[in-house]
Amino acid sequence: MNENQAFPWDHPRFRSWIGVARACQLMQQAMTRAIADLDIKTPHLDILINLYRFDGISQQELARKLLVGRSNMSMLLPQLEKRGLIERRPDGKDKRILRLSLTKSGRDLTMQAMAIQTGLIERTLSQTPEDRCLQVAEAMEDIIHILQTMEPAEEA
Amino acid sequence: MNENQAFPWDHPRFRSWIGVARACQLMQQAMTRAIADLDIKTPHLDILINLYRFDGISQQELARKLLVGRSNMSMLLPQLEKRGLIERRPDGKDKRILRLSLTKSGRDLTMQAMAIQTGLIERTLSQTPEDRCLQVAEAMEDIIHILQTMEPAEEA
DNA sequence: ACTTTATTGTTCAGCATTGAACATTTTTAT
DNA sequence: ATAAAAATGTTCAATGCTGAACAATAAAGT
Repeated sequence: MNENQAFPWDHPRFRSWIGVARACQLMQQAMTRAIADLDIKTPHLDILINLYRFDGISQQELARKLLVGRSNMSMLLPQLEKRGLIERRPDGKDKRILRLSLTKSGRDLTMQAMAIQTGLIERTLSQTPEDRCLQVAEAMEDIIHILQTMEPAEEA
Repeated sequence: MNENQAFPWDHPRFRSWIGVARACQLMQQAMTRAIADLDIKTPHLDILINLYRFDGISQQELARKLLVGRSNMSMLLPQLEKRGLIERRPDGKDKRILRLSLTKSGRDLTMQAMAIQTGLIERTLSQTPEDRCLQVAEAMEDIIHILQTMEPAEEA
């Protein structure tokens, strides 16, 4: 509190980050509504898109990409499997690993969902010129890098 | 899919937004670890900060600021009240409303938490120059505005 | 005045997420 | 070869968040 700013919200970086967090929260809520017709929520969408992109990925790798715990995948994937959207097949060499892939209907659903998702992002960022988007992306890259390297130790 | 890009992840705005979402997720996790010593989590922190800033706010107003449902506040606030961090007093004129305020120990805890939070944000955004932060903030303002005006109707 | 509508907060069932403990299998150390 | 350590997926209790239904109060319409 003996910083150059009296309160956090007077701090420029703090204010910037609050904006990022709010935008994320609102986007997530809008996305949830946008894909509700397909009877999936954003966690499922994230899974489906990553399976679309990385066919044969393991649950562990998927969890890492999504920045969630393994147990989360153990809860969600069986649901998608029961709905016939994905398949889980044991790896040939390593008997611990389950390899994931989309079924035909899973791929179909994923493409519909991606179209909706892309459309929403497109509409939402339409006011933001492409070079500004690129600047934002660069800033986020830096932030992501710092956060990932500081993960285990949180204090100086 | 008959857009200019074949896949969403080849789309510049899409990629930008993925970066924003990842950064947010990582920041939230880092923040959760950073304030774990104070025995609160990010939802509590958000509440405390808003009570610090807007003393006497109602539960409804608080929920609106945090972009969450009223029921969420009805679950979390009694916890903080039991811990002696906040007080809920009925409004004098409108008997429906509960007005919220921090107790002394609530204010103390909030100041500690804010110091940690500001420090983490400071460290994380240290690589990002202030003018770049400002550009990000502007972009987020636009995005927030669009998302808030599109809230009720999600389709064209 | 009286009825209808809206607002505020609560409760509840449902689901996502986590972290810890566990079993199985693989890898590494000795 | 054998033991120790690590990796993968599962289960479970705890918690956050939501939306719907509800009670109490206030505001608006008649």
